[in-house]
Amino acid sequence: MTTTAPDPEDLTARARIRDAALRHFGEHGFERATIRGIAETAGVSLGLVRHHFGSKQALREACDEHLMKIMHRLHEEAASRPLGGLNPVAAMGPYRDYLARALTEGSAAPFFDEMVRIGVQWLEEADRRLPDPPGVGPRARATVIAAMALSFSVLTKHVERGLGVSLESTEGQHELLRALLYVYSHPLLTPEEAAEARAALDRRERSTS
Amino acid sequence: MTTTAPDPEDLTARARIRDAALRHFGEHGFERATIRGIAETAGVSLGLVRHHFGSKQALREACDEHLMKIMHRLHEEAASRPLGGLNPVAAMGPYRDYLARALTEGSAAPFFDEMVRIGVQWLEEADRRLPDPPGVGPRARATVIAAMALSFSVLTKHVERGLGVSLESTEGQHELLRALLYVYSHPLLTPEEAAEARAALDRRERSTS
DNA sequence: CGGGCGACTATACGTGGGTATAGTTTGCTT
DNA sequence: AAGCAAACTATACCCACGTATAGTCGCCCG
Repeated sequence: MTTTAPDPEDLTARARIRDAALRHFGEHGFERATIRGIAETAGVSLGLVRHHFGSKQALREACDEHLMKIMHRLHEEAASRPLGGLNPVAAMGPYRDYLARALTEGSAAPFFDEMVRIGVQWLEEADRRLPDPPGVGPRARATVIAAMALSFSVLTKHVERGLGVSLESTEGQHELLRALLYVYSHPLLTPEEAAEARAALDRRERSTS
Repeated sequence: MTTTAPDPEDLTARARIRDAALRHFGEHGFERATIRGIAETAGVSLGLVRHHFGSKQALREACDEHLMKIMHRLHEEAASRPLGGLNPVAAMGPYRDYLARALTEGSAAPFFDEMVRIGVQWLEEADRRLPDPPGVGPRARATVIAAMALSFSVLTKHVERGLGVSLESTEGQHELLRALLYVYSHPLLTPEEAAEARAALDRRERSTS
């Protein structure tokens, strides 16, 4: 994990503040989190937060930026390992809550777009090995898949309730992975159902055009 | 109050306040939304909101309750129509934003659980027609599927950016449905990939037990 | 008529919390 | 050593917003 020092700044007060902000924003959301609380967690004064980041909004942006850096590192690591690409929820441990917040209330758009970009590459490669063209563009599919993959981070609480396990535990992670693996390898719709639905969609499209 | 009639209250100030709250909470989130703003949208005074609902928290709970009522109605309608079960994002139109907020910051747990319940029924029925048992319980699968289905409501903004269309428009809806239909009817993982991943998972599980 | 009650408004109160400023310590350069 | 900039603290400001109170209007019941 700490094979290579990630950032020499990681012991500075600035880094501590940023990490505390990550946690507070993740736990309570951007609005409910207070600069005072963040300062206390980081063990610094209120003013120092402002000195380093200027405003709450700027602090949030710094967190977003840092999240992106983390993500790139995790992605490179995960690419080598097996199962890496499957479980974004596991991959990012303590940053999961912040990511979830950033996706819904904040500005994790670059992160999402990056996932789509990677997915597109992945799909284009896979499509090339296919006999018949897919009929739906890789970008649309990658978008849908990215959203689905992130749902487990965003809806963690509900997924945990549904599965009856905590997703912090490795046991919970495995439980989720097993279910994911099943769903990802078994189509939800039979060919007949899909054909029927597609027909219904075509009908509806022609009628409203 | 607590009228028993279906919707004769829908023109009363109380209903207007509730609807305005739904919109404000959905657009800005619970914290950022202000009672004053809600009152203004509803065309009433600040005090009347308090008179009818008592507190901001209670107002939110009234919204949650109303959302559940709406959902039940929409679900019954959707069950009959074709394509109904597929696109929860389309189904709930103006309530989508509020639902997304409630799922992440609020208390839409009953709603999620209801979706899981319905999914379990659906899957148990489908499993009965299967030759071999699925290996992953219906509840786990239903949970995963529910989360995935809701991701398009929660991550609407990002999905719209990815697809390049607005999900308000019927055109955007169709675009999404087409992509969904493809993904739902084509497994993401080939049998070999799935087997490999499952093997890796088993290995990992045995090593940590 | 009158009086009581629910719908509704106007105004005030208190405070949490983001922002701003002034002051103190630390450390580095010449 | 001097001095200056960055790191850091203490304190004050101020206003948005949830909450609370007092009061007005209109309707129904006896």
